[in-house]
Amino acid sequence: MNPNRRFKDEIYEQFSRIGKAVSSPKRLELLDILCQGERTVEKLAKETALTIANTSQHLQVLKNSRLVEQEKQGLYVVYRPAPMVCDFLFSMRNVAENRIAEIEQIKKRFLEGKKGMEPMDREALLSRLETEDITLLDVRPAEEFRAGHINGALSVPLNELEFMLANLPKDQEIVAYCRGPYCVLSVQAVELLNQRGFNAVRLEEGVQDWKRMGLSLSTGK
Amino acid sequence: MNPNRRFKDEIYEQFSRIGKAVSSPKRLELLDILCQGERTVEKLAKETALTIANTSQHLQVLKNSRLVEQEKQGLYVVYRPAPMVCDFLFSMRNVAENRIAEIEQIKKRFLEGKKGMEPMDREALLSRLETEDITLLDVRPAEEFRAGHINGALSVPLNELEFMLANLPKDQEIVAYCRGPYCVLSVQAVELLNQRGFNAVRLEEGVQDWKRMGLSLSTGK
DNA sequence: CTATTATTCAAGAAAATAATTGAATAATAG
DNA sequence: CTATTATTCAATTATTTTCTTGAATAATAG
Repeated sequence: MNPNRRFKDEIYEQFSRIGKAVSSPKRLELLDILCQGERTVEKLAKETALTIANTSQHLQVLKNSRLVEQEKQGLYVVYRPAPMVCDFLFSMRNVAENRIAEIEQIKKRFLEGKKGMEPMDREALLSRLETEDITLLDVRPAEEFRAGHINGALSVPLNELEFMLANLPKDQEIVAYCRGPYCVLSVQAVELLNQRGFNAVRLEEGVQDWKRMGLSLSTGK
Repeated sequence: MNPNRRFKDEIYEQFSRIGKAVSSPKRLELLDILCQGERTVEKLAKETALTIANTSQHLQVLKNSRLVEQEKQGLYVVYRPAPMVCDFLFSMRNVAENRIAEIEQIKKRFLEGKKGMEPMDREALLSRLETEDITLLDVRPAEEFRAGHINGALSVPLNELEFMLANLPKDQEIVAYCRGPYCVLSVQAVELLNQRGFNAVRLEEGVQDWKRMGLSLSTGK
């Protein structure tokens, strides 16, 4: 074969390794979760509803295309996104959201009939947060809250929410957020709160989106 | 199935349409070419060394994942990258180049033993261009030159280069560029020039890279 | 050393994808 | 209307990918 052709074939073959890695819905979900913070195989399997073996295999694929890194920690193997990967994923999500109309439809259909799901105005939210006019809940697992959360947010993991209701105000609007538009924790939280007579709305943006918009996060307790 | 799980599955299924589109080396090459400017199926087939039917099928895949747009012009169908797609591709190439060591190896092996292939210092190039110390050749097809080229470059398409040699200086360094690091036009040009006793080097960056670095381009003749 | 737990490996079945081929369409020129 | 040309379609084959299952490995606790 022509060496020029051969060169191009070899080069694009390599580029396609990245494409193949992100051509599976499951692997995209795994990467998305990893961009929220490192995880063990077990946790990833649980969050994605895959079998452990299948999760492990997908992670091998991601590792072979250099999109994730792994580290053995005792009995566990912890996976992490490789540098640049979350930015790349963001760019991909951007294209998808702008070009693929079905995404908006699916979102709309899922949120249909649920109260408090309208997109919020960020400016309004920020100013109301400052005047303490609203209560902002971070409903992700406590560990993720510790790793970084929106300034002024309260950590109330979804599975503890039920037991924290007594401490929440009935006369003030409650805003719940989680990992982003495709995370359902805040959706469930808002549903529960509204059922119990609170006035709750969802902030669609997640911590990473918040960060990406140049807004500051806090860490720790 | 749990509606939350169903929602995620549906969403990531949609995201993966983008990934599937860029999981084939041939489609990546097609997209790369399209980011240089719109093309007919025929031209794309020729540039990628694919059959027309195969090219057409790949283009259908890209169209279905909304990464390209098409327009019928008489007997021809012209394809164009959709908005944002070239930026996404750039981000993907970035990840690949940084994470996949094989790419650098393949490049090195291909350029091995060829004269004038060392990366150039951009600053030095710019200042030498201003003092007219070097001759800058754009060896892409004339049409692409017209659509946009580096300020001060001369249009000498590779297949015309042989007949233009008499007009080129023997006492001055000649710098040739084309579409970028994976385009071989400038490589061939530099080889030919050096064989014929000129002092030629290759500028690895292509027009799009140049543009992306914030440097200005000219259009027209 | 043995049992337990997290992860990976290996093999097989089902599904999806890529390239090839020849035929079908659509636009235009004569 | 007929011939030509660019493109797409449809069917087939070969290849890859995904998921499942059960077994193998590796680290640790007792």
